[in-house]
Amino acid sequence: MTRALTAKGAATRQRIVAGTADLVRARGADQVGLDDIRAATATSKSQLFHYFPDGRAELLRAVAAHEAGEVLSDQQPFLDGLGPAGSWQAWRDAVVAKYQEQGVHCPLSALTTQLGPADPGIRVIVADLLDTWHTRIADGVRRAQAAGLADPSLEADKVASSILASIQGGVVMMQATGNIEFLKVPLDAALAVIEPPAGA
Amino acid sequence: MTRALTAKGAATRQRIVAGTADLVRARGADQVGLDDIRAATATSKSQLFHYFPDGRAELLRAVAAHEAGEVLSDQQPFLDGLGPAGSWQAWRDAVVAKYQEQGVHCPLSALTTQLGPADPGIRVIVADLLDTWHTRIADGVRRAQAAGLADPSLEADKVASSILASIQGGVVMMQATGNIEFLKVPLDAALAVIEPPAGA
DNA sequence: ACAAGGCTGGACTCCACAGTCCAGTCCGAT
DNA sequence: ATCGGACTGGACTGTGGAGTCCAGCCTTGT
Repeated sequence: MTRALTAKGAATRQRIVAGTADLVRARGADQVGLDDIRAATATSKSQLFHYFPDGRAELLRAVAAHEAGEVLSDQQPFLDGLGPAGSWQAWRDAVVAKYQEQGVHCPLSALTTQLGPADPGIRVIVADLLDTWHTRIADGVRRAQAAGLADPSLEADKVASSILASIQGGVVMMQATGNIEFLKVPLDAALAVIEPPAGA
Repeated sequence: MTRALTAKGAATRQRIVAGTADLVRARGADQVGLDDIRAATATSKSQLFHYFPDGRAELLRAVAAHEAGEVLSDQQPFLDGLGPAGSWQAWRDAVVAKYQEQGVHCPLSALTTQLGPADPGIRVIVADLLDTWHTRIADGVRRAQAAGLADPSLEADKVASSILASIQGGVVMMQATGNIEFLKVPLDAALAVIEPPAGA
């Protein structure tokens, strides 16, 4: 399936994907046409179809995969460090700061809400992302338990689901209302199970 | 702004909104064209524009308002009864059953993910819905506290945010993965704060 | 009964936008 | 140096779908 790609070609392809991702994040997938992409990435129609023979749909799948990677790599350092005292709070702060800064331009919601429903290929990407993310969090919970910092009777997978859902839900509510408290409060509540807030 | 509407006209308008809502739920907003709506509601283009002079956008706003009403009225009996022992579990079961049955055809996600982002007018509707829903839950928490069934030191508003986010996030994750556990588990965890599971 | 005006049908216009095509240019291997 | 194939530009086509128009029907009030 992979065709011969020179370094130059790979760079162009990458530029298209990244540029399209920016547009999708900013406006939503259905507000982004091939002409917008052309303009934003300094390319021509023929280039778009050269790199993505199946057209717009294939390009959007590539964008989805790209964004899914971004979501994870953004948090990679925090996720790997999850476990020790304070690590959960640090991650929480990073997540909140990230969403506070991006506001409505969120790769995650672009994936789940704009791209996902339409294309089954993209749903798979989203499902994989959630699964990986979930696994990383659950691993962190187990590390905390092994270190004696968290109640060993907790079921790590369930705790991870709960934390992850609080993020997803918090983001949805934040997007709709513009109030970041709807992210902070549920996330804090979900995390309290494993690492009670410092002030308690 | 309201024009004269005879009983017949009101019925037609209502038929259009309800029929469009069905289509949007089934396929997603961007997969529903005016011709689909015509076919599904046995109407003509001119009727569509007669009742919704601003066209598709205005119709979709009406659909959003309609669906928001449905979400609340579906749960009305449970929300009003929130407080007493067992009432939370009953509500939880109803919510889970509802989503299990609808699967991916969910008015709520249609609102938040399909319609919401594009149109600011719809975002307001969604924000109102979330706000009302949040208030109802918080009231239930306070009733439980007043009855001595829940820890009086809990902040009702925060607990309500946490519960609501677990539903939103659970639904998002369920949609993406097809696994309803991602709704059940976080919702149970959020509710455990106020009414510990029967088996505990 | 007979206006007045809400209600309905459906053909028509208009355009945004995905996708095609071909004539070129650049690069890398022999 | 030259040949093949990757790469690029941009004009062109075709179509789906939103919105327009107007002629005719039905209801309601007087």
